Amino acid sequence: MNNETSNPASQPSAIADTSSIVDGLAQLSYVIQSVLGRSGAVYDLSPIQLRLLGILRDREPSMKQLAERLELDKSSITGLIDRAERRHLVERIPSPEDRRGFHVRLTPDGRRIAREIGGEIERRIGELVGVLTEAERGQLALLALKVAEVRKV
Amino acid sequence: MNNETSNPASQPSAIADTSSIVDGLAQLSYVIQSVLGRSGAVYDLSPIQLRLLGILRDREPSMKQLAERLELDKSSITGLIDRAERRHLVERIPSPEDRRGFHVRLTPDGRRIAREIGGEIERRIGELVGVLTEAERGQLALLALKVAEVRKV
DNA sequence: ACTTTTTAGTTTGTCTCACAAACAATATAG
DNA sequence: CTATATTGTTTGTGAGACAAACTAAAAAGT
Repeated sequence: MNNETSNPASQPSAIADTSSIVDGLAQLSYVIQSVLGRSGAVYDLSPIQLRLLGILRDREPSMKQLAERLELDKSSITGLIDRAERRHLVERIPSPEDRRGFHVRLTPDGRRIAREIGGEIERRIGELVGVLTEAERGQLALLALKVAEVRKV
Repeated sequence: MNNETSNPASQPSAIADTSSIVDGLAQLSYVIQSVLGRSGAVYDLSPIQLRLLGILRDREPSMKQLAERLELDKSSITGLIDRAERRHLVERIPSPEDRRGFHVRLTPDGRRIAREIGGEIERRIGELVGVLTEAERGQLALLALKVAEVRKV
């Protein structure tokens, strides 16, 4: 959620005040998404297209694997890849071990754009975390990855 | 972006390795958005509708102010509020000081749902940050808010 | 006062994105 | 070798976003 008063009774909860971290993380995620969105917009990429490129940088997943990773319906992946393919960002590769399936791969164009956007994002995020000290940045990176890793299990 | 190799030249950059924090924050933000998304889905709310409710918890902004805060075109706000109003989550209040304008307010229904979802989110985020120690959670909350605050200036 | 210009919001038209259900083709189990 | 499951597409529907044209009201100029 978005504000301070998430704890209705506002009793200083015995264990810990969870509402503070909830707000902090929610706010932070909106800010990050906004930065990513603006970075993608420079190359006329929607948030989901941007995320797709990010995933494909070091993988050639099947349509199904993409659906799982993106938590989207398989039919949504069809459309997503159709549009990306139309823009020559990715291509479908017939799967050698399953004649029903495809793997999705960045085209050279897609890889170039992914690299360029990567730089764009790095600059903008760098600017954003400029308010932190070097030590704080390290800490934040560590904690962020630690939390994000949970999902991968 | 999404992986390790964001620094093209990969020289151990003199100042600091920004790619680690970029990846960490990006990954974290996707995870948080996913949690928020699933929480909203319980009440059949899209991410943007959820965010709208969060904002309206302690504000009654004009359409224009909503557009600014959500970084959306004003015409997008018209549709967003139309749909939310159709579901009796919010209502348009004629602005007393400007006969062209409206303020947007949660209905009692909307407020109740916002409260319930708040609890839902709190549980899920709590679960997510369960991997951290109490001290780490405090630190993360602090750093997250510190970074998020930048945008408000 | 009364035009001109801005501003707040809506309408219309067009795309992207997401889902669900029905389908085709292939793979796997019985 | 038939029955069932899986991979991906198609079709149809709705939310969500934008841009351009529009309406009504407010603010600025003169």
